[in-house]
Amino acid sequence: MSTAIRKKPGRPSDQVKRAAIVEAAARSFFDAGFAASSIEQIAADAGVSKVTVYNHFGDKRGLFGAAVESECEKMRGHFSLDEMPAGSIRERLTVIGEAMFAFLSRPEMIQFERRIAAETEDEPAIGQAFLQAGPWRMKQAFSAFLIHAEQCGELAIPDPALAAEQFVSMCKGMGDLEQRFGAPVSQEDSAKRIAGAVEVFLSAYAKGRHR
Amino acid sequence: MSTAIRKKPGRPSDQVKRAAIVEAAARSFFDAGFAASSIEQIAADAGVSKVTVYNHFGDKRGLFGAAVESECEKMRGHFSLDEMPAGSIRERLTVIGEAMFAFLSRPEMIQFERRIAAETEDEPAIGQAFLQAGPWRMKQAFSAFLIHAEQCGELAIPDPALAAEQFVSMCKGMGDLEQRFGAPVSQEDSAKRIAGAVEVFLSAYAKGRHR
DNA sequence: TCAATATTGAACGGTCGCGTTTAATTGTAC
DNA sequence: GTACAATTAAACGCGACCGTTCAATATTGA
Repeated sequence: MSTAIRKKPGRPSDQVKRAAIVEAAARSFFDAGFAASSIEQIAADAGVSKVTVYNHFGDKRGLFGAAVESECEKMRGHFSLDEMPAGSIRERLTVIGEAMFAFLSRPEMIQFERRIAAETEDEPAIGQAFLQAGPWRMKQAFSAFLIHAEQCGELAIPDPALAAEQFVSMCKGMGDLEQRFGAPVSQEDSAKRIAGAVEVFLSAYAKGRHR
Repeated sequence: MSTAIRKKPGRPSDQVKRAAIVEAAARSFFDAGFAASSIEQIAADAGVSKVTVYNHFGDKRGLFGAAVESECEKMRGHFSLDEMPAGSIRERLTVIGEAMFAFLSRPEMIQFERRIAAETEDEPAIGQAFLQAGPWRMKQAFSAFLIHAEQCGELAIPDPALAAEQFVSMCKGMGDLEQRFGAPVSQEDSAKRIAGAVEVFLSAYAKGRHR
């Protein structure tokens, strides 16, 4: 195959325009929904002809898929638990809980989840892609943190994956649900949930002196 | 006002047909989504003329609202923690956790939640109605159970509302999320989550001998 | 029987938006 | 310059479907 280096003749497709289309599509799809978005409006927002959109993505669903893929790609950058804060295990858990909650309760994230969930019935692959790019990746990273803490003798955790789920779930509590259904969630409630999650988690998993 | 008993003259509206319309609408809306549902199809499914639909509900959104209302009404019947199972507090929590999880993870419920969440942006009142009919009602009932258990000396719970959220959240874990995004959830995982939730909950809140 | 309302079937106007076609233009490689 | 492909603007066919109107029929209370 000599096609690897060989360039195609003729005018190359404009990747800048392509990116602009994807971005405009993501905004429209995740703000207004799939059915309520029109390709013509997306093309206009991207400063591009409608035909160009069809040349690049072929279809409305194809464009939607590209927008989801792009958004998932952005998400993957946000799970670097590299800068581990120092401090007691209680303090570290609190910081992590706050960071996760802040990340997950951004309005854009709420809307994005709503849309992905709604479209998952028609296209199960979309839901899978989201789970892998977001929640499952997050769970794995946090599980690794817990295992490390256990090796340091701070925690005693029989099932780190389960414990990770428990902590994250408690931090979210019903705040997650309430936001998804449009109810306001106060800062106090969120703080209380995170503090409560840390307490319960430690009373179940902390080793001796760290309790 | 003498209008209370006074019947309107002329042919009365057919409440049987009205119910049939609402049921057909609910099926279509929660299966296919709001935008993808057509009033003509709903009318045909209900064995009714399109004009009748407009006479009863005026609008497509009006019909959607009626369908949501009806579905919420059905939901309210499902929260009777009356038949409290006997047994240790550990056994009772397990039974409750299993019942809640079974109720919440029914495919119809998953789809219903997806649709309501998607339509909540346009009509926040819809999300509020759902929260009040479902999650908040459930939380209140379970909080009452916890308070009762505390009065019986089985638990020591400083904040019953928070504890209720924590238990339910742990039972759901990520299974909730995974189902919403189309991933299969095994029976083993669910059982493990519930058992784990009971253990963690009791290690945090159980009094002396019940631990 | 009469008056008032509900229901039906059909048809219509209008809007919206997808996906396609065409002809002309612009950009890149050779 | 020439060949080739991407981009554009405009227009079109087409289907779906909302909401309305109208005439005819059915059902109730007085």
